[in-house]
Amino acid sequence: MASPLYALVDGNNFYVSCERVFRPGLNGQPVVVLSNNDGCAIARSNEAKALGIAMGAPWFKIRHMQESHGLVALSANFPLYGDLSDRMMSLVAGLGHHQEIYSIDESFVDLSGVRGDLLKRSRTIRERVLQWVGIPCCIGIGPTKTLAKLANHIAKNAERKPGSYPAGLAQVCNLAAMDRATLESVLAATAVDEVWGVGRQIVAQLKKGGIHTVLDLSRIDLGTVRQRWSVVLERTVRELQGQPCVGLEDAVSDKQQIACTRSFGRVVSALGDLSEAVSEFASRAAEKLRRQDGQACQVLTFVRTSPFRDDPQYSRSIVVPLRRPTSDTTRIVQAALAGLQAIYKPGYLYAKAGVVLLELQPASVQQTELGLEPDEDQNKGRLMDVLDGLNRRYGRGTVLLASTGLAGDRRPWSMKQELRTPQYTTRWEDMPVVHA
DNA sequence: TCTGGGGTCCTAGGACCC
DNA sequence: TCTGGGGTCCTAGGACCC
Repeated sequence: MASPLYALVDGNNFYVSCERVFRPGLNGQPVVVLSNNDGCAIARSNEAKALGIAMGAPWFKIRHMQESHGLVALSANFPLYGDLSDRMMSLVAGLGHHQEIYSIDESFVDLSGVRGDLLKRSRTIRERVLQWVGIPCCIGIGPTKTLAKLANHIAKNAERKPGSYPAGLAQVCNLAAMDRATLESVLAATAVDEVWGVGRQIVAQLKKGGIHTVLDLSRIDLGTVRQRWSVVLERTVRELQGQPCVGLEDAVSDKQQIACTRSFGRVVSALGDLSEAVSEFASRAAEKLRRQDGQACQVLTFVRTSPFRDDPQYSRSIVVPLRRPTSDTTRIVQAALAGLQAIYKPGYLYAKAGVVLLELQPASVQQTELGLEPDEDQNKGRLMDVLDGLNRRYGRGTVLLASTGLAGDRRPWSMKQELRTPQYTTRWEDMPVVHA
């Protein structure tokens, strides 16, 4: 059997690159894409990164750079990004046998047993994505997914920050094809922060223990890792050593949880306002649930104040079990509101709330296994189908169920992402011209 | 004034039982 | 008037990811 080999293909600064496909004038400029409420930066161009703008930087702290540095900020347009993602993914799939779409801009591809010059093959795919979709991407290759991720990081940085790595590793980097000495020098040149699965907390602990580079981490004693940290970090270390612990998941699995949560544009205090928000979040979550043909057994509701304010803090969640599994909006909203009533405390300034559906199962389970009588739920089911159809066709919020509905501008939360008309509609004719 | 949203997995600790 | 020990289940919360 061929030894395992993985590629990770990742669009560079993905949301910014998507915007640039339709506005080439943004090339070379510092650009950020902002989150839902235009609250913070969720994507940055290389030029914006060079200005020192961090991931998640609050907009009110960086907006002054519009004047001083020509920073361009755009509201996120997720339908556009999803569309370009689909196109990119279908081209990238041609790299190997199986593909796992890991996020909107990243996919793993199984390269085990793929013959020929992998570097050349990867460069061809990369060029194709750039020419046909307009998105620049980088490709990392390694014997485990963790090493492929790391290779991708190296490919990106070798391109973006010349001198950080040998120039030959830019855009496409294959760690599996390196001799031992070169591999070790590259791992020694990479901070442990860059490893997939190693976040801020663990980095701080590792550094205290004298572990600074990826090479250090790859040489740490496995028993110690398990004892001082966890099986999760142990798995990561093994993967760094070249021992695959995480396989490719090619089937798209159903979600185990479905959430709808929002930060409010302004703080709210009244139970009525929170009830409005929670009702809408619950409806949205129920819609998503029906889209995957699922039913929930539990509904979690949470509210919290803003950790960034000096006010008294309050944060609580509650899980309300449903009498039986359902995807019915009415029942789910009722449960969410019951939860809210139980955890609501007057006198706090709430900044965020959300609804999460838990213990999901396929809708088919209930009918077949529990042998329930056909009842009101089945008629409700048809009503829900009609509701979803209308909202899909005429826009979200066209029909709300038993909602008293605040006027749009009175809402403390923003559903802008769903409500707005897309700025662009993408068609193949709009795509950049392919030069043969 | 203004700090995202949607996920996964793991662990610690409490309740309960024998 | 003593305060065991192990298993299991559940929940809250931590840590991580993009």
